[in-house]
Amino acid sequence: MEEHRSDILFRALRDDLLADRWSAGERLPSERALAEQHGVNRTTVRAAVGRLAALGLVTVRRGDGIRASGVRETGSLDLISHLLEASQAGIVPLDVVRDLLEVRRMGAAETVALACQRASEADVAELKQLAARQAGCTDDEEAFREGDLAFGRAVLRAGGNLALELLLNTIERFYRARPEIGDALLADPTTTMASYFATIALIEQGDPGAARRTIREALEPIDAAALRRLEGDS
Amino acid sequence: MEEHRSDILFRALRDDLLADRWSAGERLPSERALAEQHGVNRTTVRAAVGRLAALGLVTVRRGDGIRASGVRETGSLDLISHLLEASQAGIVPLDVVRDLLEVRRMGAAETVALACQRASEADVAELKQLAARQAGCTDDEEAFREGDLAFGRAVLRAGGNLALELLLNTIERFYRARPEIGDALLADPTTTMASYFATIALIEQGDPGAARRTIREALEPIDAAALRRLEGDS
DNA sequence: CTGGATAATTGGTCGTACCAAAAAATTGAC
DNA sequence: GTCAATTTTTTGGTACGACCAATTATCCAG
Repeated sequence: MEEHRSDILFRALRDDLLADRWSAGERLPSERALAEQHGVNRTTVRAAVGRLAALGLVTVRRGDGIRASGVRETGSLDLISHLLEASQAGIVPLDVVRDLLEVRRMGAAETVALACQRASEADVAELKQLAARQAGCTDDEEAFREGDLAFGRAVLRAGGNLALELLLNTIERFYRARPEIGDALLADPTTTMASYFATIALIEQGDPGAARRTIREALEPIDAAALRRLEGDS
Repeated sequence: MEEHRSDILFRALRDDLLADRWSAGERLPSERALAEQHGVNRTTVRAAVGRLAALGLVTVRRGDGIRASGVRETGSLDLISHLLEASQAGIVPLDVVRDLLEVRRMGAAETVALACQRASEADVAELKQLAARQAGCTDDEEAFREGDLAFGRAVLRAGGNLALELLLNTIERFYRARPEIGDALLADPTTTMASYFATIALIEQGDPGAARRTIREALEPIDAAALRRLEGDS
C-alpha cells in the first residue's frame, strides 16, 4: 500500500484537480501554504506537486506559482489510471473504462495491421512458438496469463512501432491498477488460443485493412460483454 | 530554456537510460552517490529521479534503490517527446516520427469514427461554425493554426472519448517540442478547409467504418510527404 | 495616468539530520 | 557445513532552516 505522506497529498490534490476545484489557469496555494495546510514539510509538497506536473495537471513556474491546467487540454494519457481512483471526480468510472477499451481496440487493430506490413518470417515463427507454448499450459492460470501478455508484446514488436508499444504500456498499467477490469476481459483458454491462430493467420495474409476490420469486429463483442459484466458488479 | 540544475540532471540520466547504460532491473547509483557525482544536492537528484519515475524509466523503492526498468515494457507514451531529444539514444529519430504519425492517423481515424456514432446535432453545428470561422482567416497564419487546433478538439469532443483526447494531448506536446514536425504536416489553407468539410460530411453520414477508411487514406499520403520532407532536411 | 524602480511572493537549491524499509552481513543453533 | 534468525548497513522518505532567482505586485516620481 502506498502510504508515503507525499502519496497521500498527491492523491488529495489530484482528486481536487480532477473535481475542478481550481479552474484552468487558476493558482493553487503556494508550496509553503500547502505544506502548512496539510501539516507536512515543503519537501513533501514538492514531491507531490512534481507528480501532478508530470501528469499535466498543473504547471509550475518559479516566481509565479502552481497553476491548474485544463485536464482535457493538457492531461497525459497516464491520467487514465487515476480517473477511476479519484473518488470525488465528476466523471463516471464506467465511461472511463469504455473509453479505454475503445482505445485498446484501436491499438490492437493497428498493431496487427502493422504486423501485416512489417512482420518478418522470424517474427511469425516466434509467434507460432509462443502460441504453441501457451497451448501447453492452459491449466496453469497464472502462467497462461503471463504467456498471453508475452504473445501480445510479440505482436507489438512485430509491428515495429515503439509509440504503439508505449501506448499499450499505459493501458496495461491501467489493468494493473484495477485487476477486476483485466479479469472481466479474460476469455477461456480455448477461445484465447483460437484468437492467437487467427491473429497469426491475419499477419501471414498480409492485408492491413482486413486485419483492422477483423480484429475490431472480434474485440467489440468481447469488450461489450466485459463492460456489461462490470456494470453488473457495481 | 530549461536550465534548472534538476532539468540538466534529468536529461543526463534520461539519455543514459535511453542509451541502455543500465539494463532492465539494474540499480543506478544511490541518490547520495548521484548527488556527489554530479556536484549537486540530493534534493535536486530527487527531483530529477522523480521525473524519470513518472515516465516509467525507473522504479524507486526505499531501502532498495533506483532500478532501471525496460523502456519498451514500462515506458509511458509521454516518453515519445523525449526520444528525439536524447542525443545518445540508439534510436533513429525519423523512425520515432514515423511511429508517432502512425499513431496519429490511428487516433484521427478513430476520433472521426466515434464522432460518427455519437456526435449530436449541436456538435455538428459547432463544427460547421468553426469551419466557417476558419474560412474567414485563411490569410492570418497564426489565427488559422489556432483555429485548426480548435476544430480538431471539437471533433474529439464530439467523439466523447476522454482517453482519446488525452492521447492526442501527448501527441500535441510532441509537436510543440519539435515545431519543424508540426510545420511539415501543414497543408495550405484551401486544402485544409476542404478536409474540414469532408470530415463534417463523414460525421453526418454516420458510418464509422467508412470514416476510418476515408480518414486513413486521406492522411497516409500527407504523412508520407511530411516524412520525406523531414528526411530531406536532415 | 504612466513607467520604472522597489518590495514582496513564490518556486529552486542547498545542507544537515533523522526515520523507515530493504538488503547485506553476521551470528548462532543444529 | 547449512540454514535460519538477528544485527548491521545501505538506501530512499521526510523534516527544518536558510538562501538564491524569477515573477509579480506595489509604490512613487514624473
